[in-house]
Formats: sequence, C-alpha cells, structure tokens
Amino acid sequence: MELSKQYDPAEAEKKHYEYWESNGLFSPEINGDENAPKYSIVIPPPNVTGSLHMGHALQHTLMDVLTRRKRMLGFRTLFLPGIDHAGISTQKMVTDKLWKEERKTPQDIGREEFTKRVWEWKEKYGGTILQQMRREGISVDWTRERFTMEDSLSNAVTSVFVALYEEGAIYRGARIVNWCPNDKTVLSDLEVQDQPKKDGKLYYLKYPVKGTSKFLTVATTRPETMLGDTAVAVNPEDDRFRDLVGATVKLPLTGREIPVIADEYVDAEFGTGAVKITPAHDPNDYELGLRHSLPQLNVMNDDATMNAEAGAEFEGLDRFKARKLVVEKFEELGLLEKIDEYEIILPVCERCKTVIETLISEQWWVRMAGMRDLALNLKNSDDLPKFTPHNPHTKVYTDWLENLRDWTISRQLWWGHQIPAWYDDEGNVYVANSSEEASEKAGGKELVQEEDVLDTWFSSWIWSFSTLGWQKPGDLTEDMAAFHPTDVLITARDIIFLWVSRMVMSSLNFVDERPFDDVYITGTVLASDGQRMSKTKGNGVDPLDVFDKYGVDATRMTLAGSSTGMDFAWRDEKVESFRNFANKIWNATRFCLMNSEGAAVDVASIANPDSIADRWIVSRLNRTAKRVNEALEKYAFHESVQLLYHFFWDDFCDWYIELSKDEITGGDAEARTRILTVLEQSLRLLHPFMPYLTEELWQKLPGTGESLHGPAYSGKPVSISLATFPIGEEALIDDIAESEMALVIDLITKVRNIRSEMQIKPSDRIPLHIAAEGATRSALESNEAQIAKLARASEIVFGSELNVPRASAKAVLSDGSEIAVPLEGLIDFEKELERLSGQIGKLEAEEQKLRAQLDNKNFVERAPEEKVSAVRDRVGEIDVQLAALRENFAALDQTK
RNA sequence: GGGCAUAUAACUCAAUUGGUAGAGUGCUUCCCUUACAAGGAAGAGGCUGGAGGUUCGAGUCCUUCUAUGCCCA
Repeated sequence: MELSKQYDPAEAEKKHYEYWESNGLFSPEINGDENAPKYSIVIPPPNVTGSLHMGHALQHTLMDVLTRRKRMLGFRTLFLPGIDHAGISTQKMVTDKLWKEERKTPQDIGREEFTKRVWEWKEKYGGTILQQMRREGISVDWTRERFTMEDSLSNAVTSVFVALYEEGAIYRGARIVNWCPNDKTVLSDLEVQDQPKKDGKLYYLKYPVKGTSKFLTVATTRPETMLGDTAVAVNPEDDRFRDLVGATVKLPLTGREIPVIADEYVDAEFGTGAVKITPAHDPNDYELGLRHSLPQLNVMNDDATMNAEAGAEFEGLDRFKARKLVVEKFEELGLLEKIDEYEIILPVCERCKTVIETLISEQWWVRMAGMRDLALNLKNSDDLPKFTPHNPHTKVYTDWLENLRDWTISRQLWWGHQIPAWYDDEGNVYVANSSEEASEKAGGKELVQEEDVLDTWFSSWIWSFSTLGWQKPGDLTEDMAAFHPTDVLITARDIIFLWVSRMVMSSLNFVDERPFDDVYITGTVLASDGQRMSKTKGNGVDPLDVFDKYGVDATRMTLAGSSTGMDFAWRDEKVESFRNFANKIWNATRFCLMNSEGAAVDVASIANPDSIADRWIVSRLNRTAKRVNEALEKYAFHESVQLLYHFFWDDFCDWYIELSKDEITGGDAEARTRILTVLEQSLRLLHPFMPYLTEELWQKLPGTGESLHGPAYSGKPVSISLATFPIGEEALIDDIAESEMALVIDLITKVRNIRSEMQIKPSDRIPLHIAAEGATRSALESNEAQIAKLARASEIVFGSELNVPRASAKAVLSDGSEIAVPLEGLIDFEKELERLSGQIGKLEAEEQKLRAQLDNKNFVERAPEEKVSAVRDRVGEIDVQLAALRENFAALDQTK
C-alpha cells in the first residue's frame, strides 16, 4: 500500500464523519455493555443564527477530546448537541429580511405569520452551525439533537414557569428596567454592556430657587432627562446646601415646581454636589425616588423619543435631538452654566450596541432568593460543581450569587416562548400549562394570552435536563436517569452568571441535583495581537478558514494544546506546527506501511519486549499513555498534547524508527510487527485529539479491525473510535531501559556534535572509540549497529580505556564513559580546543553553583536527604566528566 | 471605587506539593541520507517586570510598586 508523500486533511475529513454518523457510533446505544459506567456532556447551545467561531471550536474540541477518550475506555457516552432559538437576534434577522424583501414590518403581517416566517428561516438557514459542528469532527449524538423551541423543550419551559409562579417565585411588576429602544424590548442586567465614551460631556444646569433670586446648579450627562425631574437632591452633610433642603426649585422649560431633598446617596464631591432626580429614567434615582415617595414621570416612548409628558416642544423628538434642544434652550435662558469634557460609561445593548434607556416598565420577574440559597448551600459541601481552574471562578460564581437580584424574564418579542399567562377583561392573571387549563381556572371567561415571550436564557437554564427529555417536575426519563447530572460543563468565562449559575439553580430546584459535576472554564482565544477578537477591529480568525488551510485535526491540536485555562493569542505558526505534526504522523505510518509485508498489528508482540530499544519504546509508550490519562482526568489538555507530540515525534520518529530502520527495511517480520503495534497504540492515544487523521491511518494498518474494539463494542462497525484507549501499563514502564537508552542517545548526540563542530562531511564515516564498563558497556554494545548507523561510524572499538591518538576529538557521557573520534589529518586543533573549553566552561559553571549549595551547612543539614544526595551525585558526575575533558584538553594542547 | 488575573528566550506560551527554568515558532551552521524539506542533524539565546521579605533554597509563598487585561459596581 502506498500513501501519498503529504497528508491531505480534506480527503480524510470528507469520508469519515459521514461514516461515523450514519453508523451511529456516537450514540450511547453503541455501547453493548448494560453495566458500563456513563459519561455525559451537553453542549452549550450555540445560537441558531450563529456561525462557528474560535470560542466554539475550542470548547467543542475539549468536550470531544474528553468524550472520545471515555468512549474508548468503554464508557456509555453521550455528547448531546443542540442550539438555542436566540430570541432577539433571530427576530432581528427575520425582521430585516422581511423589510428588505417585502418592505413589511412584523406588525404588517401579524404575529402568527411572523412566527411562521421565523420557523421557515430556521429550517433554511438555522442548520449552518450544525453542519459546521460536523466539520469539527465532534462525536455528538445527532439523533438526540435538541432545539430550545421544539415541543418537548417548550413544554419544559412552560411547566417551569408555571411551577415557579405557583410557588410565588414569579411575579409581574413595574420597575426600572434596561430598555433597548432599537429592539424595543427589556433586557436583563447581564445583556447590557458598559461602553466607555471618552468625549462625553457634563452639563451644568441652573435651576431657579423659588422665592429667591438664587439658582441651584446641577450637573448631568443627560440634560434631556431634566424634563422628567421630580426633585433635586443634596447630601445631608453638605453645608453648602443645608439651608436649601426643603426649598422648591422651578424646573425650567416645564414650569414644574420640584422639591430639594437630602439623601446620603448624593456624592458631594461629584459635579456641584446637587443632583437632579429623574426616578423614571435612572436606576439610582428610581431607588431614591422610592425612599422619598417622589412621583415617577416617564417622558419617553419605547423608541426613545420624547412623549407628551416632555412638553409639546419636545414631543416626538429623539432623545439625542431633545438633548441638543434642551441645552440650546438653557443657553437662551442663560441657565447653562458650563459644559465640561467628561468621560462617561454608556450602557449599550449587548447585541445591537444601541444605547440603553433605563425606564419604568411592567415586566415579569423571577425572585431568585430561594434558588440562590439552594445553590449557595452547596458552597460548603462536596456537591458544589468543581471549577477548573478553581481560582478565580469558584469565587466569582459564589460572590455573584450572594448579590443576586431578581431576573427580568419577559421580552417584548414574538420569537420565543410566549409567557403562559392569560388575562381576563378585568386584568386578572391566570398562569397555566395551556389555554384550556387557563380557561378552566378562569371559569370559562374570555382570556387573552400575555403577548411577551420569555428570555432565551429561561430555556437555556434548564438545558441540562430539558435536553434529556424532562418536560415537567417529577419527570424521570430514561436519559435523565442515565445521564443526569452530566459529568462536565465546558464553557466560556462570560456566561458564568448568565448560564452556569442559573443552570445550577434551576437544576437543584427542579430535579434536586446539580446539573454537572465539574465546570471547565476555557481561556479566551485572543487575536494574534493579544487583543480580543472583534468584528469591528476585524482581527477575528474564522475557524473554518483555518480548517481549510491547515486541517481540522491540526486546529484541534492547537486549541487543546493551548488550553491551560489561561487566555492565549492565536498564532497561525502554531497551527502550522501541528499541521506539520499531522504530516509527520502520516509519513511515519507511510514508512511502516511501506515495510509491512508479513506483519500485522499484534499486542502480544510488545507484551514482553526484549531488546533495549524495544523495551525503551514500549516503556515510553506506556508512560506517555499513563500521563495522558492523568492529565485528561484533571483537564490538563495542554499537558496531554505536549506529551503526545513529544512521544510521537521525538521518541517514536526520531529514535525508534531510526534505530530499527535496518531491521524494518531488511524485512524482519517481528520488528515490523512490533513497530506497527506501537504505531497503532499511538494512533489510539492521538485519536481523541486528531480523529480524522487517526481513523484514516488506523483503517489502513494491517491487523486493525473489530478485534481491537473494546469488549463493549464487539460486533460494531469498525472504527478506531471504538478501539480501547491505552491507559499505560505499569509493568511495561521500564526505568532501566529508559536510562540505558538515554546513554545511547547521549552518545550518538555527542558524536554528532563532534562531527558538526569539526565540519565532518555527512558522507564521511569515522571510527569511534568507546571506553565504558559494566551495564553501560553492554547497553552500548547491544546497540552497536544502530550507533554505527546513526553516528555514521566506520567502526566502533570498545575498551576499558581509550587508546587513541592525541589528535582525537573526545567527549564524556553523563556516567563518565568516554568516547573518542580519531581525526588524523582532519582535526582542526583550534576548533577542538574551543569546543572542549566550551564544554568545560559549562560544566564548571554548573559545578560552582552546586558546590556553593554543598558548602552551605544549612542546606546539607536541613534539606531532605534525597535532594542533598542528588546534588552530590551530580557533582560527582560533573567531576568525572571534567577530569576527562581537562585531560583531553591538555593532551591536545600539547600536541598542538 | 471593589475584586480577580497576568508579567518567564526575539515572538506565543509551559513549568506537579518551593529543589535551581522547558516547548513551538523564529535565528545560526550543515544536509534534498530510499517515511517525511510540512524534513533531518548540531547549536546560540533567559540575573523569570522593579524593590523588599520568609526559607538551607523562590518563577513558585508574603508585602509593596509599575504595567496590562478581565469581572463587578
């Protein structure tokens, strides 16, 4: 079988996903063992409107690595995919389309028709991200794909709403809220972002004090809201205004008279120390207004234009135009004291970036206190989901819970779960699971359903169990019983509050258990300039472009390999290095296949390795396997990637293939079998990270097939994803073989160093003398042929002592064994002296440091025995090497 | 304003419970050796942001300063 010289990822990616999916390899049912332990992850649902970004690719890769490993370990695994309906974004997208294509607004076509259009849109375009997820190669069970708006999940949403309402945790009320004038809906605090605006202004407005000729100057960043002022407040401790408290000011432009009040909330240092109070348009003023029973005067419409309350001159004006006009009027009246430059923080809509208006509005709320306490009570028990990295996320999470406020769940949209509340003509509310049930509750009265829908997060927060078939309190579906709580949630930092904490609360409340055992919070993938990726900056990297350019597997390795929990900057060079790695694996396999005649993968062939090189590679393989498993158990993705990379490239390719090349190409069937077997196990270890490449190659190896499947997967379609994951056998980890091989490697490297420094042509073979005793000698002797080949030696002479001409280049192995390359006629004395003195210098510097430690009585007395003896041993080693090197130096110096 | 994190080689990042710093990329030199030039071989390169402290010993722990980033208000 002949492979092409280079790996082409696109080819492998094309064929295998289809095979995996159509054969149901990723359904838990593929596992034939009834008693198998389970492993489950539900995917954080991407928006139906979304397309794959680097954050998804990162999270999905990590989840898939975990899932694939567990599947290979014989767990009954479920990695459940799905998407959410993304209320605002989707509605906006369809609204825009409607306008563009038909010049119609949603109101023009009505709610029912509009909703129909959204569903049509969803069917047509909503699958984009699902296809992109397939491209990622993630082993999700598509037969269990979920969507927050589908019937089962909608039922769950309704029943949760009803249950909360019935226990008094949901209420309706007018309060100050964040309002997006563009989307014309309320937003929760978490959907609002703070955006600094450097060129903001602070306006100083003079309000005449009634019955005097004095003025009270207030400072404000939002002059237009003065039309809704119902008081001016000062700090009670502020002497400047003490006599004005209780006075009345005449509010310019409106003629209204409003009181001057005292409240500790007022910061005497800010502005003039006097603050205008607009309870209907500012959250702080709202609270203050409640304390002082101030009227709430709403001066704006829901599109942020001024309403009739603002006065005839202003009615209908946009808030920013109104601001301009108010300032002009004040100026005309001589009431504008000054305008300062002032950096302000603008609250903007997370999605459309429109400046948020705070106003008073009637909305539905969830009272969080009860559920918050459920979640907080976990804090001191083992039931608290374990965060990785532990710090700072656990603290962020619990701190936030402690200060939790009520949640605005209604949204003024048509796309979403319509709130299951009905009104009769007297305004009485009936909350029920269906209109029939409501009607029954209302005694048959004519009812109208609440128009608002629920916040999308209201369906996401029950995602861990609604996706498993739960539809109402008490439900215990088979999937619930088998897979809930899920094992781990992997998500980004920015939705710890929006989603993670709410999931914990809802799960504790409705199914009496936490939603997941662990939470892994990924770092953020930054642009190569270290900044956050953003559309406006245009520094984003599209994972699909990266897939095209470097392959999915290389991208996955990059993401997993960068995942320490810290943020990291994206580097194309990094993917390139993993693309090269993929190519290396391809070519190593190519070599093995080119020389595979008469051989086939056979575990028995490496069960009792004989030669040092075989014992060594088997030990390295098993040690790597063990460490990779340990690393993944603690979510140390980066570490596992490093281990695999270096094992495969350094140990397997650079040394094992080279050491055994002659045997392999010479037709030694046993050697061929061994190398195939080591390769095959390596592919299995790599498979969770590089599923396409490993499947492609594994299928080609002679001797692979269903027989390598784990017992739970016997008789199932052949795939490396059902082969057992090596866990690393302790009995095959061989410290002696590893240290003996280290000597062989050390020797070859040192000879190569001599060759390189002496500028000996690669084609020139050189004689090599080795002075070694005991185990070292026998280790080196047993690898004589390999050493000769890799060091390009014409002959090797072993002895107890070196017996070579002075004109030789020499080196000392770490155990004091000496090697020499006689270079009669070739040697450049100056160069060799320089080389030797360089090595001597290095060793001397190291020894000096170590000696200083040993000279320190405190170190010798107080440090642990093994640390002290380690230093002593090392000094011993260095002494032996130094003695030899110095002797060589002196001899050579004389010769010269 | 409060909280958290980060600062290590030219760049991007690692470093188990404190034991004397590693990788990838880049760089230098050599090599198209029949798996791979997306490759092979050999190298150079770091008083771990500054200052103090604890310790026999600090990249790691403590204090403080500086810079950057994130979250909350």
